[in-house]
Amino acid sequence: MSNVTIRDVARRANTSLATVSRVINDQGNVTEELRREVLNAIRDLDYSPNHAARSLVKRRTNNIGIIVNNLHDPFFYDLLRGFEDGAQQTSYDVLFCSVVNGEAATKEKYVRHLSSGVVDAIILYGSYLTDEGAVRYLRENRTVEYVMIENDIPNVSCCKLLVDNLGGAQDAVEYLIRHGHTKIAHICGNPNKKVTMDRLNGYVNTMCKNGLEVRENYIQHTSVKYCSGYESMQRLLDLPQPPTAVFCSDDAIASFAVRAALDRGLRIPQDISIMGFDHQTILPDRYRGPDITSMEQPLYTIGLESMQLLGQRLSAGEPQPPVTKLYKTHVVEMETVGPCGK
Amino acid sequence: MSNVTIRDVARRANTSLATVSRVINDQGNVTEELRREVLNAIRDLDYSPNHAARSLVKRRTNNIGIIVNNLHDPFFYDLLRGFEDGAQQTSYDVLFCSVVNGEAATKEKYVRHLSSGVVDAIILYGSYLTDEGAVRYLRENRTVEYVMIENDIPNVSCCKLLVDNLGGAQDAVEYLIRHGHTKIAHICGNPNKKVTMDRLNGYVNTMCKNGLEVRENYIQHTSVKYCSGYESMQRLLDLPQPPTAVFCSDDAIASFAVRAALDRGLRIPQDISIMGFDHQTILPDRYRGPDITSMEQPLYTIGLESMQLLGQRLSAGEPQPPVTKLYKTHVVEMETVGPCGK
DNA sequence: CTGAAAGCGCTTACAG
DNA sequence: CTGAAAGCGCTTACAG
Repeated sequence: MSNVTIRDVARRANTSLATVSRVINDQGNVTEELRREVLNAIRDLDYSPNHAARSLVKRRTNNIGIIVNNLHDPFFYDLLRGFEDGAQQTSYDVLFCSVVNGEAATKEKYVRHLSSGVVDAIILYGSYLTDEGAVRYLRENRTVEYVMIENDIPNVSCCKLLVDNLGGAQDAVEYLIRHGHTKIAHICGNPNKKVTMDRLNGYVNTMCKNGLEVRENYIQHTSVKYCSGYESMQRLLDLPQPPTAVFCSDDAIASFAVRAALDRGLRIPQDISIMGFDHQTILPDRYRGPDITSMEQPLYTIGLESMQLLGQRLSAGEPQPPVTKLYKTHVVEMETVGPCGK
Repeated sequence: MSNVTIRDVARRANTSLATVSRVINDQGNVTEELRREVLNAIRDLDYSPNHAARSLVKRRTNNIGIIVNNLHDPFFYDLLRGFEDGAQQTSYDVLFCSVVNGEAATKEKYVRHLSSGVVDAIILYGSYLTDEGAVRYLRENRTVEYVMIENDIPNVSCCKLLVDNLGGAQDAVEYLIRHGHTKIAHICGNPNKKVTMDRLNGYVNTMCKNGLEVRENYIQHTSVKYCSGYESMQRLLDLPQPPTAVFCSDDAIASFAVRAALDRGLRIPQDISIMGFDHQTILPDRYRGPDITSMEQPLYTIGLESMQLLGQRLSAGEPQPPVTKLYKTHVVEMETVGPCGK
């Protein structure tokens, strides 16, 4: 931390702490001459106000914290761009925290740490079953402004930006049905994510609504690792009655499903159709297959708007009522879905 | 910020602020009974110490800041994993800051902000010509511990983790020469990066050392955008004597050079060899071409070791002398370099 | 317009 | 082992 304090500046400018503070904070009520004097002293001493002291008394840090699981995951590409562009529109400093593997203890640590005077607001991305500790803290400590993305937790009064995963999954399955498919399977995503449930429900609903059978083993689960989508696909292809189309819970899973199909010598989409979710710009692990037909969710927009929302709320004098927004998804037709062959 | 303070805890536990502070900080000198009393009060009130107040008096924040340009850039995949894994080995909270487009003012803002009591140490990634403001501040304000990655700035006493870009570029060009190429061109990277110069120098040196002519227009420049590598490649292919091999300053550039060649109907590597640098795990913009032969730099290791280094230095009682480390690169043979056809 | 003083929520000698 | 008091570096009424 810096060695030069406001006291040194005051001394050098022949004035009081209060006056220096006033010019630092642009509060006016200082003669132009004195102001210049102080500014010079600040420049000469290369003074920067101590952030901790300032935060302590102002009860404001001017920081916004963003917490995500596995920041390195290329899934975040568009979301990060949204956060970044949004950040530029505010005067806040934005700090990203990565929770490796979504480790529950780490996430709670970050939530508590940031909440206790490190930031003014927190954006929490993602819906994970293991987040309950962090969420409990949130529910009981309304100390900072919160925005939750993708996570609709009941009884927590904070802003929520949600994606219509259920509707999206329904649209995806209906899209496959419109292509003549009836033997449609589903590969679930990370079992720790709530969106995995939503998309699974959307799949099941839509199959039922259309009078299609959800055959045994047509619902395959994966581990938390995307690459387990590969084995899930293999299991589907090994079935006595393999599906003609597979709806995957996300593009990362789908990318591994595609690899599995191609490795079996199948042609996509002639032999099998594969559909993802997210319309993720960058896929994991040097994916080289065909472009994946998918449900796009507006990640860039969500990132951008979460920052804008926070900017407004923080600069509003009084506390604002929490807002909830629901984002729709839509089909992006690419190369992995075709008409049913048989 | 939290409403419950150490004073509330002391009151509830029927003791003094000092005692509460002692148990929070595990300093001993408290009877087991009183300790339990305090712990209960803390639990009952769900108290967390105010970070700002604590930092102010301890002159320590327990945070480490990492500043990079364009956090969303998939270039950072391995580096981030290194940072993340390294962070887990320390007790520090790690905060990532993204400087959009490497904007000089933003970077200086982050450096100053973090330095003035937000973190105990900063990792600054990258070598950019526009960083001088940030670096000047660094040079004049030894307030936090610094680690610079890829940036060998003279007269700044901080830890430096450097990559042998010059040697790596030489090895790359020699690798192409061993494949019989003599008409070797170079596409430069981001003109704002110092590594671009190093790699260019490595190219020129090695051409000269091997008695090869650096023909006019064999050195192509790009803008700060990776995709400009596409036009650079087109210009090379339009030359009356196009090169048989192209060494690109980085894989992202190379990925666009490959696209340009493929779009011309050229076969890689039969018709033209292309070599990159970085051995980047994830390439920009849904790259689907062949795997790029490249010089690998140990980004994961660098990320990991930068955190480990900081962990040691911060926990050491007294200030440590700065260390410098140089990382070597090595050829990773993939699919884009072959023997010279003509 | 200006400054002395109180106070933000902690920790740390210091005295007992 | 325990607590009263000073102080970290700021800002903010308050009085002038």
